[in-house]
Amino acid sequence: MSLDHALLVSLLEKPSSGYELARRFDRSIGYFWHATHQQIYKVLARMEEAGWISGELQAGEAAPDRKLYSVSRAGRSEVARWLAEPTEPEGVRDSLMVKLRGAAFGEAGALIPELEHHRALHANRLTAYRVIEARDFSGTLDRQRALQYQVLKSGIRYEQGWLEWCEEAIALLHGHEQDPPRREKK
Amino acid sequence: MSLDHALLVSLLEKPSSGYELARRFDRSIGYFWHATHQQIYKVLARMEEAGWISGELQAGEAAPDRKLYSVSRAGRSEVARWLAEPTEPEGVRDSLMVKLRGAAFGEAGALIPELEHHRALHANRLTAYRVIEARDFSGTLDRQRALQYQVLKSGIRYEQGWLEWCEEAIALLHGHEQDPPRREKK
DNA sequence: GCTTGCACTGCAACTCGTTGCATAGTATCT
DNA sequence: AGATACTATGCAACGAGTTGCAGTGCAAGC
Repeated sequence: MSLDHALLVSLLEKPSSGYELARRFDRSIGYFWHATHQQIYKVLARMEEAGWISGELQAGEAAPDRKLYSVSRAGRSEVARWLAEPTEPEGVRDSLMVKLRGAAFGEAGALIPELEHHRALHANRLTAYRVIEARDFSGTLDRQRALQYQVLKSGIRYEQGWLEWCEEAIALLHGHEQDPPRREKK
Repeated sequence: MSLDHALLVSLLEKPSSGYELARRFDRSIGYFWHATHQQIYKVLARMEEAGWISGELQAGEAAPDRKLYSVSRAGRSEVARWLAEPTEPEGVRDSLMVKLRGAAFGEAGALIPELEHHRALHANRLTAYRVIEARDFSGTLDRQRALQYQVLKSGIRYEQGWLEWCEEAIALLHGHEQDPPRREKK
């Protein structure tokens, strides 16, 4: 498991409260590792217990109290350990693909709106990434920025691939739209 | 959740035992929706309970007994229902990306073997897909085959993207190999 | 003064998924 | 005869992740 490590890296980049992390996981890091706030609070509590991070309570004047976490020495060495340890690629799980195979046994045309929805979402993400790219990663980059940019580039490639694939799939289904659904028995 | 539906679609394509499904999930469908055999047996039991599939025990002569499942009428309509229902894209979770961001706080060069490992894996997958493509999807395709091919194409695109990205990332890290790790304090 | 909304944290219950183990028969090699 | 490996199914325990709810406190609008 690795939400732990995603949070540690996030906290190395910037000490934060659970809430801040949760919002960061709706953008930025969250594009490559999503998590809900409940999950985040749970893992933060566990990591504080384990001594990887320490939380400092800050009484807010004009804002609610918040607990600012930062990575301890033990947490840093845990990150180093984890970096050195090999990881296998995550298994893919994509329900659209399953649906497309399932479409052979139903109304394939019914999937077109779904595909168009996905195309729109991926197009939006791609645009968002392009904006970030232009804003944060033009000109010369220091080491940290260069690495972050490389991560962003994988996102760009990914969304672009999806976009093209969606177009193809939509065209395919349009071609088959009039065909009767395949039936195996009566 | 959707292992249920992945199994239903798999069973529509071919009635099978749990064991067969488990092996199928190591190839084919499994490239787009992975699952272990325990998980599969559990879900099969639940779906039989729910009446979506029915299992017929087959006494093997030269082989162990097996339970052959096939999709019932109720299961078929569940698939149809699910196909019509919109699904959001799955959230990405990629530990390599997190590691790359984490590398800014450690020995970035240490990630090179890891990246090379991933590159090799993605290259293997790509080759495997190309073999399947040449073997099963050349010439004219019926509706079902065309849809399966479209699914395979997403896999090809995906692995190819990864491959290119890995090359880029390795080149980047080689460039930074001599740099000292970035430190925030002390 | 009351509602709505946002910043902020968390518990409880549940489902999903993984890991490890158990069992049992058949086939093959040595 | 014994070791190894494959087909085949499953339980039990645990950890990861989701969903729903609950609470505080501040600020803004009506």
